Amino acid sequence: MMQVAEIVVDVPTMQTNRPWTYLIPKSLINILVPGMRVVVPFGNSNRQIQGFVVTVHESTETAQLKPVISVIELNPVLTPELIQLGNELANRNFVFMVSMYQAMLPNVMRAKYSKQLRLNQPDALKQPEVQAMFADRDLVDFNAGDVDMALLPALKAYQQQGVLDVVYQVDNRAKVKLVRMITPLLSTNEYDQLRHALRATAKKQARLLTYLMKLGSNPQSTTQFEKQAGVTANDIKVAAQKGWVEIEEVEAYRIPKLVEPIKQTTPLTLNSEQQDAYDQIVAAVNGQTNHVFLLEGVTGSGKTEIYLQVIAQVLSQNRTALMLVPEITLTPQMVHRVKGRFGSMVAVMHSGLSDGERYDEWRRVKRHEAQVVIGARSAVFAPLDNIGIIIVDEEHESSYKQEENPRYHARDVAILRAKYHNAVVVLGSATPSLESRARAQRNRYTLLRLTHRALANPLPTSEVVDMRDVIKQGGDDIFSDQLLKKIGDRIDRNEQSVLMLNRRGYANFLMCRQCGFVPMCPNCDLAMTVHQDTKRLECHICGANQPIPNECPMCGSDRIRPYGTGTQKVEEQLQIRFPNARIIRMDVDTTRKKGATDRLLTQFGQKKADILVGTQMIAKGLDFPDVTLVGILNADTTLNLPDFRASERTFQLITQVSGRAGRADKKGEVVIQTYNPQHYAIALAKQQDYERFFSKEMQIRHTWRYAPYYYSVQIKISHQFENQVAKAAYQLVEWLRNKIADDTIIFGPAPTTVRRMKNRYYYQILIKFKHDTGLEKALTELMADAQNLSKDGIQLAIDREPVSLI
DNA sequence: AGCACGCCGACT
DNA sequence: GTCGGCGTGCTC
Repeated sequence: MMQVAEIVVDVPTMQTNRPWTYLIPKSLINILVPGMRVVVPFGNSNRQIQGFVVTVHESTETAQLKPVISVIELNPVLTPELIQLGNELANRNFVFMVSMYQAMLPNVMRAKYSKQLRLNQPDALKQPEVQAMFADRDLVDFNAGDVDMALLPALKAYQQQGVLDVVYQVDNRAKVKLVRMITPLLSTNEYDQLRHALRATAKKQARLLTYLMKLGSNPQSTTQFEKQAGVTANDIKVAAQKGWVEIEEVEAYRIPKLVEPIKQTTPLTLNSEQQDAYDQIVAAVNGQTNHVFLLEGVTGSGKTEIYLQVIAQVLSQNRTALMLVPEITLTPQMVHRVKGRFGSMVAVMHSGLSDGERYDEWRRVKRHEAQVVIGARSAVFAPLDNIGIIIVDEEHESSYKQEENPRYHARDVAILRAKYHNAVVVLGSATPSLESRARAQRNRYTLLRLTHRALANPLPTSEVVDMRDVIKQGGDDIFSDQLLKKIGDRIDRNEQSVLMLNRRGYANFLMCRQCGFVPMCPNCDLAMTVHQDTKRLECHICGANQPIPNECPMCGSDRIRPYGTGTQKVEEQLQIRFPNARIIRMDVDTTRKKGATDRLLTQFGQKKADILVGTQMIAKGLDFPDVTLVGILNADTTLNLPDFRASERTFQLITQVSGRAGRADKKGEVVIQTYNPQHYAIALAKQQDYERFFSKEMQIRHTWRYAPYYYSVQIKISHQFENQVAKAAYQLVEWLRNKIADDTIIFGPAPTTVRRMKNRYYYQILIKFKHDTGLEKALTELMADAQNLSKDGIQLAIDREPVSLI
């Protein structure tokens, strides 16, 4: 009998996507436990790679097992829960286990590998070129790039003779920050005596002793000590040598800085609707019953306050809380709100943190020093134990789905984790996803509705302006008279306006007015987008860019200029009409720099501007009391996208932006400009009637057999040549047809909306199904085949429940 | 992925 | 005859 470990190795391929059995050497018995990162030999050259221990057990296996080389850290990084969750998600989403584990951990835990050549017998080295390589050292980094390929045979021969060794290295980038702390060892009296005994010339030592007397027995970091005592590192070293103080290295956290200090907040009184929702959630929390609530509440109905009070309740039971918000709403204001209630119990996890900060926040959670985690998508994997509540705010947001491998949906993961912990999930939204709302309809989730705003101020009144009439009457295609008049009123009354330009699927491109030429990306079938800040044309798919030409490359005319409406143009036109208005523009160009978004919003909040013009990014989370007008300049560009969720997205967007108007005692107004005023998504968004939108949209989904009535899987397939993809895609569909259930529907293959991206042609296949084990099996098989296909240059991606079909 | 093995074409 | 090109297959 011997101790063995099942280990998932860091080789993301289908053939290696399973645990491998390793021998646990004597020295690691009782040390090695599941969830640990280890270094193991792998392959016939025994290169060293990172692995994750998934189980430890006894075995009588006679096969020759290789031993684990070492453990990377003494504490496991994955809990049994996360190991199991990783496997489940890997299976479900057609990704590799190891990719899933890595996605659960801070970036720094992704191993970096290096390879070196070690010289054992310098005397045996005869070839001059190889001698030169080793010149005066016996360890050389071996990167294919900087070692002369011609030397390869010689190096190999030396290796076989034992003159050289190939050394593989797994670099652990998870580094703990250390701070040198200085601890006084003597009493104030003793320091005083020492100081009197000093020679008159020992000025620095005297200063050091005086400061030590002041410090008492408190330890202090050496950097702070040096600064405050006015001494150097060497003075401290001398003091330590004399036994006056002790210096030791202590772990420190890199804590993300906040711009403003946290103000402590206290719970607000809940209104009866809030109280009712709170009571139901807390009853489930107290009963430790795994249950999902859908909290449907209009903007301003006080969902966040309910979240905070439920979290407080969970914490009082010594359990922990996880709160997910979309990256875009994870603003300093939001962090302040949560930290203001729970202080240092909170860990924040979002993309703005440095690798070191993120690692440290992760460790604080892991060590139970933080009991509340607030974060964006990937925070759903926070290493919390004993979770009592998981909140998914703005649950309809598509950014909860990770659209690259490893694909996962944070909302689904939240529900899985809650099941494990017997915890409660609260999905919150003013405009729930059809999927979630439908589950509430069938009582899988409990629907909780908040129909009033918490501060009893009325919802804004909305007006839909038919832009077709405006154009017919010779009006402007950006601003209707109705909107302009209302903006003017606001300026007169010293109130603020927010104008949103819906730019999704609608970019600003260049067109020659003479010949109609539009500059296209050389690598993608897509018009290039104009960026005025950099004065360049840029492709939004591959990033290719070039200067804006002064004349048309086709016909030489100088009448080549931007087409369509950009935020810049809106700003210009607005300034012409209201010369004295102060305007802030927020779009990708003005918010590119780090912190720019916060700065602009703060300015607007301090009423340093009358009008805020922006794209989708202004739709969420803004809360300014003096905004009494919201204008949506082109409500319907999202409506025309070839995606079954186009109506849902449009409805959500309009509803959200409308919610920005009139939050305090002032009543708000919303102007929705559109070419489709009769469209139900627009008409119902005007009325803020989510429930009617839901039933109407459900009928349409039913008719067309889309989610939530059907599950879906999208297969995207690409190749450098169009005829090759097409052929492979048709073959794939033929192959699939024999394996699927009768009521499963295959759409396509069809070229994607943008046929060519990054010089590759794309086809997509959409599969709609109810319940189909044959399909599931076929897709897993397909994942294995993908590797063979890639030899022919074909790339393939399987996406369960795609959030975008474009 | 990354490495070794092995089977064919261009050379001393 | 051999060297080395890359296709094929395996990794506890």
